[in-house]
Amino acid sequence: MGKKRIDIRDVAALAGVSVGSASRVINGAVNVSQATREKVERAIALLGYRPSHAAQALRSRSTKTVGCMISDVTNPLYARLFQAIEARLRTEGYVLLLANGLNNAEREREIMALFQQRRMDGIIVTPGNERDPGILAALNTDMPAVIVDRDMRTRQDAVMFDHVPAMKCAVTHLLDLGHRRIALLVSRVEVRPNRRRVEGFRAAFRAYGLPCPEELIRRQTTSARATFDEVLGLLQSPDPPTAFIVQGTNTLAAALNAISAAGRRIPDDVSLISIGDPDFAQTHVPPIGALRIDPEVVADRIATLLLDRMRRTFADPAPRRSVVRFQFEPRGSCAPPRPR
Amino acid sequence: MGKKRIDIRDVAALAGVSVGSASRVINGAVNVSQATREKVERAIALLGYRPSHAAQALRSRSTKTVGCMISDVTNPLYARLFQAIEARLRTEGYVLLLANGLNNAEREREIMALFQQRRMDGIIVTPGNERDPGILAALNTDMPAVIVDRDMRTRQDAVMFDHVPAMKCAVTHLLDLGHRRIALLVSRVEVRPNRRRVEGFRAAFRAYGLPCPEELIRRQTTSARATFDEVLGLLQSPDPPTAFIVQGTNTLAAALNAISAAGRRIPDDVSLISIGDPDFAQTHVPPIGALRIDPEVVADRIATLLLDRMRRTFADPAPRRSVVRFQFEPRGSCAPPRPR
DNA sequence: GTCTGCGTTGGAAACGTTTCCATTGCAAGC
DNA sequence: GCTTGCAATGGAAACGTTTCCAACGCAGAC
Repeated sequence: MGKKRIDIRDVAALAGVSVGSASRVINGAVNVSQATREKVERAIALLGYRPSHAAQALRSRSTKTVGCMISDVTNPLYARLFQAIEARLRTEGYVLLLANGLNNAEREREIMALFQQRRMDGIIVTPGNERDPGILAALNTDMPAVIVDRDMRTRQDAVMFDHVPAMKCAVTHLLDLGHRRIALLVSRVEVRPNRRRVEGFRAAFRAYGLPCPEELIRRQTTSARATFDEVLGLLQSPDPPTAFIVQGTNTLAAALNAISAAGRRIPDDVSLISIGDPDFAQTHVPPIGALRIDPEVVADRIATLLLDRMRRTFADPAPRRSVVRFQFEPRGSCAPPRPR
Repeated sequence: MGKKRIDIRDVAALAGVSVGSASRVINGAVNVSQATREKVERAIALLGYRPSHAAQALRSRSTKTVGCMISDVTNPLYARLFQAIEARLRTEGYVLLLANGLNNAEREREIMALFQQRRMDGIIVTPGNERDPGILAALNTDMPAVIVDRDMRTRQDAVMFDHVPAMKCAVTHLLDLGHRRIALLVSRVEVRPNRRRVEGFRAAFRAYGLPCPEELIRRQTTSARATFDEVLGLLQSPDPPTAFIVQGTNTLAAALNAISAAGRRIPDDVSLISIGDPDFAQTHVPPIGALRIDPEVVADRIATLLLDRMRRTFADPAPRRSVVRFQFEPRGSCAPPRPR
């Protein structure tokens, strides 16, 4: 069994240099002569040598790995975000470890412990609970980190979405058209995006000098079934909403199903705005108005903040905050309400 | 700066035992007395000690990490599959490294190299190109691996989906109802699932003694826009299909949009079957018939095969093959074609 | 010709574990 | 009372790198 792993000593021996020099070539250090560099590179190619990541990580105290804790990759927004972050950090030599927190505090604590044990160079986190003591304790580290769209008074940098003005804009658009009974469907989870959306919703009514229809703010699960039932129920109620604002891909599809099942048409009978902009929103007839946010932009902000910290490029320890804007595209799914 | 990392020596010292004994406790070895175990555990808790993963991996030659290369997490099927695999392997102490191959051969080769350099304990791969020499070469390793739904004559275990009988079943259902002009929309990528679906489609016609309408087998991109245009175009053609079989979440939503834009109704004017079963398919009125496959089951098969190999539980080096069945749920989206 | 300084190199320590091997203590067998 | 065997333990080597430090060679200055 000559099946010995090839290590840096083999490379150094074949190249006729010391192990130290071989290492310097591998890491692109400056103080190395052209001749040595070439000899080592030739040896590496010849042997098909690949450095052991574990040994590198152990010695250099850098894993070149970033932990990413989101609630659920099954959520298309997160999936796209993850993909964009992965692409961006890969070009910088980092690899992503993805973990689904599933809005389960215990699980999230486990994940944080895992990230610490594996000595991630940095982490990107979106906890499902902003006050869980375990999570807060775990964040009390000097590990570079970026928090995504959560209100937590911790020392980490954060990237936030500007839900309030975005929502205000969408609601105002509907108010301008004459809608008064506007329903808002948000997820039940008590986290920043939901809070802020509701806040923006109310703010729009307030700015208009109108009372906010609190009973039309519906917090429910994001399952297709729950959404379908909710929308259908509202439409069949005595004083139905004339417009809906719904959140998310699955939710949007289910809302469309419910509206059509109730025999209503968009935009004549019901106006509709989506938070998030899945592809099929644009092919719908009429195209569904949406609050969209570009995952590439978000990924870029996250990566920039994190890279600064990981490379110690940015010395100021004060937490930074980067806000990404939603864009409102009205499209054809909104029209004045039908006179009763 | 007393900010020294806590290591196993600190634990051993505090517990009053040797480093070796501390290690044995940590790894749950058998030959360790109850007294020692307790002392060490107390010390660990007191110090908040967490073993260095890098050192463990270096010494024990096991990273407890599984690489997972899929084409694209943005695809809901893969997202759900990943999530299920992650949950399953986590209970066994493994962590998943997710990488998007994006059907890009060069990128996939990079990912394979990464997996090798980082010494994954095992890998799960779904290459976008089944014949790329780089990928094939990278798979010529003794690293435990599972290939998911790809036809590759390599030495790895594989989990396959039974597209042919599933598709045959769906098409036969339509043929039984009297449909003859059935359109099949599949992705353009040349990989097993697409090949097999087409195969099953043709087989169903053949078994029926009918010629297969080759011109209705449409290979296109899975973008919502392309699908919408394709379906609308077909519906407005002189001899339009009376039934559609479409693949995937986005595609299904776009097809629904196109059918409705063309002023047709399901199932009276057009019958529709979905490959894959997104939540909103069930809330649609009528509910959309679907070929469904349970991600949990697939994840379980993959995990079982892989764990066998990683633990060397299963000695036979011959590649194993596990086939997962689709289930056809006709639901209400299919009806006899309207007489012309 | 000697000295200084710089760029390059070799050698060895260190990173934090696991695992092997030898040793110890103790009970059982004779 | 002496040997044998086994469970538990301590100590040290090993895993494969990076990085520190000392040494070296050589060019230029004096």
